Amino acid sequence: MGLSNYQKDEFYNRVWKLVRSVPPGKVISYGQVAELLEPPPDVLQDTYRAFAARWVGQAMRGCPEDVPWQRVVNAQGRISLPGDAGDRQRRLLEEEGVRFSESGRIDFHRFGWTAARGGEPHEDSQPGLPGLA
DNA sequence: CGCTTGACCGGAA
DNA sequence: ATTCCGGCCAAGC
Repeated sequence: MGLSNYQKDEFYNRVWKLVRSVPPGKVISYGQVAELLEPPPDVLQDTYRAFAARWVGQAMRGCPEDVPWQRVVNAQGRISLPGDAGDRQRRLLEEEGVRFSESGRIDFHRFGWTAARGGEPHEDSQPGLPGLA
């Protein structure tokens, strides 16, 4: 079996909560979000490893207004959202100071968000927002 | 119900 | 570098 409806809602809520913690000018990948979350009970490790990133994508598809959805990109630093929506995502990120390479990729070393592990944000010495403030 | 598609990812051609 | 595939999920039709 997959996720019960309850577990699915719970998982989506946690995804949104985590994405809300990503500051402007930073990005995180679907897979990173999945790694930072605890696998729901009743989900096999293998299943989680194989599909959790996709579940994050599902969650983002229907996320509430206050979730900065544009800050979630794929593991290659590219925008996954197709078409006009993808163009919009890139524009929003550029407005936040995120830069794209000539081939349309984001450098995680510069713009990747290293989020909280185990509960609380331990933002070591996060180098602020390069292009802003 | 069954079938198709997908805001994923890592590994294999 | 690029395309293809398995994973056996979730949502939409």
